Amino acid sequence: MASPTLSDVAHAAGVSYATADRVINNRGNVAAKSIAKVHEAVATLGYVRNVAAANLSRGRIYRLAFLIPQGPNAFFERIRQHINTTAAHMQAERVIVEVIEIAAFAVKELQNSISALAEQDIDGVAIVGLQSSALSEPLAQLRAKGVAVVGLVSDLPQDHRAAYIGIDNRVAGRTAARMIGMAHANGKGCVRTFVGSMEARDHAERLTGFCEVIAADFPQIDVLDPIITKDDASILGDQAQVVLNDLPDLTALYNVGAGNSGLVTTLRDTPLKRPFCVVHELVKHSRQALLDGHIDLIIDQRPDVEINRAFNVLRALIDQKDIPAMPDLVPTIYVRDNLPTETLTDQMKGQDI
Amino acid sequence: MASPTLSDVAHAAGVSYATADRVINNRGNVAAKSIAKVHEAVATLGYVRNVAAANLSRGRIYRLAFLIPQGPNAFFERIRQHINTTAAHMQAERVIVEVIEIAAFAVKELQNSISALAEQDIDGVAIVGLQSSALSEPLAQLRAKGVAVVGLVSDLPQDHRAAYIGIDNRVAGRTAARMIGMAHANGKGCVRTFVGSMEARDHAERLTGFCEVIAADFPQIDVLDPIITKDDASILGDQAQVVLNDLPDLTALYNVGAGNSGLVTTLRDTPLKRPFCVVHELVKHSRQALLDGHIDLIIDQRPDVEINRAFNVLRALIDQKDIPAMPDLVPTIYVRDNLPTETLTDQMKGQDI
DNA sequence: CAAATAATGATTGACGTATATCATTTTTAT
DNA sequence: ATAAAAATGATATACGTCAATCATTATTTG
Repeated sequence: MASPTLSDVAHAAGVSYATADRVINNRGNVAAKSIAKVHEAVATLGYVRNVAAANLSRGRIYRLAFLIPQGPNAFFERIRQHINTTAAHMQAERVIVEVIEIAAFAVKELQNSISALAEQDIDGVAIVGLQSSALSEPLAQLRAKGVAVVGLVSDLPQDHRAAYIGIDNRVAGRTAARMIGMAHANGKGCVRTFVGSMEARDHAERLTGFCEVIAADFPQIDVLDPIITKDDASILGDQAQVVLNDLPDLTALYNVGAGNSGLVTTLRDTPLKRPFCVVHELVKHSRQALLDGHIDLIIDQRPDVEINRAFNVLRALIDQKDIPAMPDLVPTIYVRDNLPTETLTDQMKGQDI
Repeated sequence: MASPTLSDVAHAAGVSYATADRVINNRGNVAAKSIAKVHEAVATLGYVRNVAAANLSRGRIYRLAFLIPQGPNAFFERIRQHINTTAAHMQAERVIVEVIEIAAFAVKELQNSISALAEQDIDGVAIVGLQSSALSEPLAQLRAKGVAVVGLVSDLPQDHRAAYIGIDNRVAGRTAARMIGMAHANGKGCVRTFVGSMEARDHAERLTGFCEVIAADFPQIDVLDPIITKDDASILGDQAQVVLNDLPDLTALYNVGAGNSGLVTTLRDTPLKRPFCVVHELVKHSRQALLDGHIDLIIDQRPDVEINRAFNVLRALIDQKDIPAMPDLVPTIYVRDNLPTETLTDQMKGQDI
């Protein structure tokens, strides 16, 4: 009934514990037929390494770091909060987390932070990345030291990270287009889009996906050229005001980037019938705007799922084992009816420690 | 640098290891001031119990069971698959899973299975439940033996389970209504709904939510009385055929229950313009229908997320500790653009064992 | 065949906690 | 003050793996 131990395996294979151990942990210096015997015993007994014992024995500590843009961005605030909540629960499993904040979009600083990490004793890093080749060298250094590196939310140069954890932004844009198209019910339409910057890869990708779907499946809808907002709420608010005044035929509005609070302010003060509005990322004010009926849809990347996944992937990479089954990462559509509860999952407490 | 051990705590508190242990594990027979001293030391040192060592020491095995309806239901097929995948990865953490299949909606059999579980040595059970009070007694017995019980997908009598893991079906229905409403773009409309059975609580709740939102926010849309399908694909297919023939003004169609394959077959053979179609649960044929453009939306309850959550909650209940942060459970809207990949998350393999 | 090399066996001490036993000290009640 | 009860200390073993050491046996090489 009880799970077989490595001693059981050794015994069943007719070898010593030491040899079984050499096989299981790839220590080398084992004859091929011994390896075969041990593997066979593993298979027949259904041996699975007891990770509790293994972790205890090797005194494993997972030292993780997250490199996140700093500043008052509500979305990264949410990310940070999820990291901290998860980290608190992971402490019992010897996971130590450090959150390092970086000036947003600052290649140079990101580069320095990555280099600095290489000096520290770190096992894994999740980085909200940039596509700059200037990052290649520090990343290569880091990985040379055996550090697991993953891109988070925004990808790193592909050769220099083990995985990307984030949504496919082209898919996100396509999804937005599909919803806006549906909301037109085959009627004519005209959409204004706003982007933070065309240099930001995620924004560009969303816009690409958006235009693809509109062009292919909703040709009766015009897509106007995007307005650049630098993700600045006040710029967005002002521009939205201009758009609402100047374009009476406007039927939809899609903000590809951030700065939604400005948009919402403008929409709230718009007495006349407003266009169909889609924005990204569920945060406090976008949530409220949805509930108040100032916008119609939020496309969210589920940072909670992403963080969850980041932890799991980093641990799997560090342990060099399979990545466990996890929820897929897909742009999620929120309407006012299917919003998650505002508070985190903290019902039902037991005793601590 | 290294995490403090219980010995460290004892030392810092000025008590023996034995006393610190008595405090930490609530063994009683400890003076109040000793308790205080230990707690203080725990706080100042930041002591966190090493779960690897603890689990190893007590030889903990988590024996879990899942009670799932049997039969060729594609949705539960998916659930079963997720359970097995997750179970495989949990083996290393001494989690043993048994999946028990029950005739669908058979109260008597479910009752017997629950009673049978009480005889086995089981630590936790997730049950796809029914609202029958006939289950109360066997469930009470089970819980009296210290077994953690949660409802999965469909809830159990509320007093007899520690948690419910599944979506709020009223929310799901409201979401469907919101989407259908949007797709009408303020135009008039007429919706036909199909339900498996009005006795099935999840179906009834979805319908309730659906009607609420249509009545409140889309009064220009008529909701026709639901057609009962018994979740039977052929009945659904036939009824859909009748509806499409007889109701030329039909603008939308919402299947609250299962049996979508029949619906899709009918829709596929419908040459004329079809109504806007919303169904539940992402499975192989609903996915294909969405891609082929026979339906417009799928509302999914993310069984992968649910199973994930079920495992975590059961373990937390068994260990009597806090429930870790987990993605929220919310009805997810799929259009053809934001579908997850068909295969499970099994990229990037490392070495096993 | 001897010498060098490779493979194996036997054994041991961590790792941190759970749990138990037994002796000793402190507190409370009479 | 003494007995009884409560609290504490000291200590030991087990859990399964990792990692290391040292001795011994097989196999290969010249």
